[in-house]
Amino acid sequence: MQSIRDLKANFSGPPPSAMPSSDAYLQGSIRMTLEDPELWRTFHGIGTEMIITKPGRRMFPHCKVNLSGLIPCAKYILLVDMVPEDGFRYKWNKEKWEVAGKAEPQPPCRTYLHPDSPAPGSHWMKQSISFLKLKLTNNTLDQHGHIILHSMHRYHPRFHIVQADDLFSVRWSVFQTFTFPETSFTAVTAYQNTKITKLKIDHNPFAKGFRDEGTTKKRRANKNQNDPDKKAKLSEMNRDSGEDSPTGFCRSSFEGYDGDEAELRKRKEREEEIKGERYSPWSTERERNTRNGSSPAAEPRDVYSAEQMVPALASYQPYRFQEYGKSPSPSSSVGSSASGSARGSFESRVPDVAVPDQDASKPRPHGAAPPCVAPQPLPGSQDYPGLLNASAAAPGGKPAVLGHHVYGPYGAEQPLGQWSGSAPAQYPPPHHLSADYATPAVHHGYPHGNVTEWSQYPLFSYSCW
DNA sequence: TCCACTCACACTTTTGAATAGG
DNA sequence: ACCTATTCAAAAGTGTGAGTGG
Repeated sequence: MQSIRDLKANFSGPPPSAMPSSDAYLQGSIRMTLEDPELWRTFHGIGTEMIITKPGRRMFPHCKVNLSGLIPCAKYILLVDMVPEDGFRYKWNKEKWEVAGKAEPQPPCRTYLHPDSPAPGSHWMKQSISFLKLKLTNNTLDQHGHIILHSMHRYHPRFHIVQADDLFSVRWSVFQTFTFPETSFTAVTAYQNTKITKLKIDHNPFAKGFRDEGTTKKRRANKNQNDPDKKAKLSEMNRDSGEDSPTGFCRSSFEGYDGDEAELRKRKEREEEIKGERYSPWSTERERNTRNGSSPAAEPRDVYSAEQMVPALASYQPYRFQEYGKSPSPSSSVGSSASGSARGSFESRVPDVAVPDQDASKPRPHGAAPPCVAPQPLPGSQDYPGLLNASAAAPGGKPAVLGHHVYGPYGAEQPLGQWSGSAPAQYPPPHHLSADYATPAVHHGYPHGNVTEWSQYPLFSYSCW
C-alpha cells in the first residue's frame, strides 16, 4: 500500500494567512477509506458500468468515503474528478469488453466540489462523506456543471482534499489525492452487461420497480403480450440467462446470482473465495501489467483490503487542453504537472508508471516551482491530451511532486454559492483552462494576483447541488 | 444491418410544504 | 407562539424498450 501525497506547492507566494499549516500537514497522515467497499467490489468484479445521460445521471454505487487524520479545526475542501483509465475506447462484444480503438479526445474537465466545502476537519471526520449528487453526463455542452465523460470509455474517480480556509485559498493549498481501484467504471449510455443491470436493480432503491417478479413481470407481460416477436425475444433472454426464470425478466447470466438478499450474501462469500481467479474483467489485464513489477500492491488481495487507503498521486494528471487536445495556451507546453505518480501499480495501466522517489511528505519549499515538463502522449495509441504520463513527465523516471494547481472557478466577487449553484448562468460555456490544474498558471501568464482573471479558467468546474 | 444513443414510460424514493397535535 | 410529527403531492432517480441516425 502506498501512501503518497499529492503535494501542491504554492507557486506564487500566497499570503501567509492562506498558507496551510505545513507542519500539521506533513506530520498528519490523512487517511481516506471507501465506504461500502464490498458493493464496489461486487460491481468491479463484473465490470462496473455507469450510465451517462444528457441531463446527467448519478453514479451507483455512489462515492462515499471516510476521512481521518485531518486537523479538526482546519478547514478543508473536498473535490472529485474523473480520470481516464487508459487511452482506449471500448465496445461490448460477446459478453466482454474489447478495445475498440483510440480514446476520443477528452471532454472538458469538470470537478465536483463537495457541497459542504469548506468545512473543518472535524466535520469531515465525524461522518462519512457522500458524493451522492455527483452526476455524470455525456453532454459536452452541459451547463449544469456535471462531470462530462465519453461513453464507452473507462474512468475512475479521484478524490482531492485541500486544506483551505475558503475557496479562494485553494490555489495556495496543498492537495492530497486518493483513488480506489474498485471504483473504476466504464461510462455507457445503456447498460451492456446484464449482470451489472441486475446488480444495479438489486441494490439501487430507485430501481426497486424492476426488482422482483411482480411489477416488472406484469409490466413486461403487458407490453409484450400482443407481440409475438417480443415474446420470442423475451424467452430468448431467459434462455440466455441460463435460468428458468418464471419472471421472464432479464435474468442475469451472472452465475448463481439470483437477486435474493440472503442468497446474494452467500454468493458474495463464494465470490470472495474465488476472487483470485476472476476478480474483474479488467483485473487480469492489470495484473499482467503489474505482475512484472514486484509491487505487493499488484496483488488484488492487498489492493482490496478493507481499510485500504489509496492515496495516490495520479499517474497522470488531467492535463487537459482546450479544444480537445489542441494546445491552446502557453501552459500546455510548460507543464510542471509532473505528477508524482504513485498510484499503486495495480491501478495504472500506463506501463511506465513510476513511483516518486520524492516522498510527498517531504515538503517542497513554498514558492519553489515544480519541474516544468511538457505533456507527452501516453504510450502506444494513447493520445490523451488530457493526461500526462507521470513518468514521461519526470525526466529520468523520477516524477516530481505534482503541481496540482487549481484555478478557482470563482472570482473575488463570487461567493461559495458559485460553486454550489445550479443556475445555468453560473456555468460558462466550457472553455477549459489549458493544462488546467496540473499546471501552475503562474508560469503561463495567468496572474494569480488577479482572481478575477484567472477565474476565467475554470480549472475545477463545479457541480454541486 | 449493426450499434450507440435518445426518449417516453412506469415505477420508485426523496423532498418539502401543509397540517395537526402537544 | 413554538416545536415536532405526520401526511401528501411534486420532484427526482431508476432501468426498460422502442425508435432513430450514423
